[in-house]
Amino acid sequence: MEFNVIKKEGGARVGEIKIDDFVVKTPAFVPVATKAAIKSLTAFDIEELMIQMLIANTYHLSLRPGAEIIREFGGIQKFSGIRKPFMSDSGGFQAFSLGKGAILGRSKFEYEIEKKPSKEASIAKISEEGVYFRSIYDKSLHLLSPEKSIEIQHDIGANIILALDECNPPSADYDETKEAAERTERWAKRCLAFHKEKKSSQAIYGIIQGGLFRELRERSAKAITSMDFDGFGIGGSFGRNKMYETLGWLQPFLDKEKPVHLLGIGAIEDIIESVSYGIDSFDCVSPTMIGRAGYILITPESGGNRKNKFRIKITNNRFAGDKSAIDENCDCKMCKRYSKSYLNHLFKAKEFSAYAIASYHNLYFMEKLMNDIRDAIENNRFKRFKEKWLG
RNA sequence: GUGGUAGUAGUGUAACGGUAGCAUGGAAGCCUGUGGAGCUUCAGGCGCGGGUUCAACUCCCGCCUACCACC
Repeated sequence: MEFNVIKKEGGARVGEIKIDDFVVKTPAFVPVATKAAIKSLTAFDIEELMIQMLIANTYHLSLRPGAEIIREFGGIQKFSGIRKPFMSDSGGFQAFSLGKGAILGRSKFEYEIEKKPSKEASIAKISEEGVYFRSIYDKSLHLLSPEKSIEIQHDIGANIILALDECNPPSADYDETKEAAERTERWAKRCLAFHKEKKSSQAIYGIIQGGLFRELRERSAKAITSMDFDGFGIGGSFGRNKMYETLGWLQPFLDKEKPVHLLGIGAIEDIIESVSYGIDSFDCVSPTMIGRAGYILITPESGGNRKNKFRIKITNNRFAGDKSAIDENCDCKMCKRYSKSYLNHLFKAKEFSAYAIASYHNLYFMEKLMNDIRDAIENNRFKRFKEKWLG
């Protein structure tokens, strides 16, 4: 893997990740394809959307269909028919979302704890050896150790793989967060050692943890960036309006020559802000998840702003007879053909195409947004771009 | 026409002589390394009239409506 920074404006930067004959222009948005598919879309849609890279999930794919099957196909591209570079997530986040997150609320954000109580039982437990999971399908017990995670990710064959890490809930105190960050560091060493030993040509990112604590974030960043990773991911919990502050703490510790991926972030405002802190890539379920709930992303031209989170809810009654395009200022093929009224109807009728149309538009929107961000930085207009969007 | 049974949110149902629940549908909101058609909130009802009673959706009578049976 090769990474080149082409242009900088303040902390924001435009670059290129070259990997296995693919070129990914950064900053890039990486849609989530947990089970080797973007929900409701086909490989044709994905290629048409000019999506540059996707991220699949180790835990889910190892249970279904099983890593061996994907390996026998020669990797996830051949298995899925999606001719795009892939990242694979290590399963570390599932240790959280299926473990403590299942009890305390899955959010990574401090301010969302109270409104997301959960009665679900935990099916993941963490030990020094690794994460003990139960299958969501048959409750069978599986150990996902750092070595096992990497082995599975080798089988899945993504172009960029991630080291196994431990993500805390936002409510974690200092000691708990410290323990997780230190374990993440030890696991990172094990992942890297195993990866080098297997002589895989895949790129590997190490993950920075440390939760809401500056000292722990800085220590984690120092430790992880001192290892021979190809790039770095920033994971874990963030406080209210403190994510940018966290990124600010980390900025001086990050390797200037290597790409930085912000895990699980994808709200429009968060992406624009994070780019100014030097983030090169993002992955997030948001565009597709909110799409399936009937939210349509819109630009400032169409009335999008911080307050409405750059979206309209197409299921609202006020759109029932609205003949205008889904988004009048979007030139994606869905907006060119379909009216708000029709999409409103499809959602209320629970027609499957509603999810496909909304997901397609929202991902088109994300690609356009990232393209405009890169363009703005290249022309020294990113500051103005940011003002236009965020005021 | 006679007899029986039943009428409770838009729909389907529950309970009770003293605050009418549930499901679904409706409305609004929510989802940040996807356990998902999920979660939260709101709106919405005792067929009509009379009687008994301190109090009636509940008991009684009549009417209306529906279904069943019989002429």
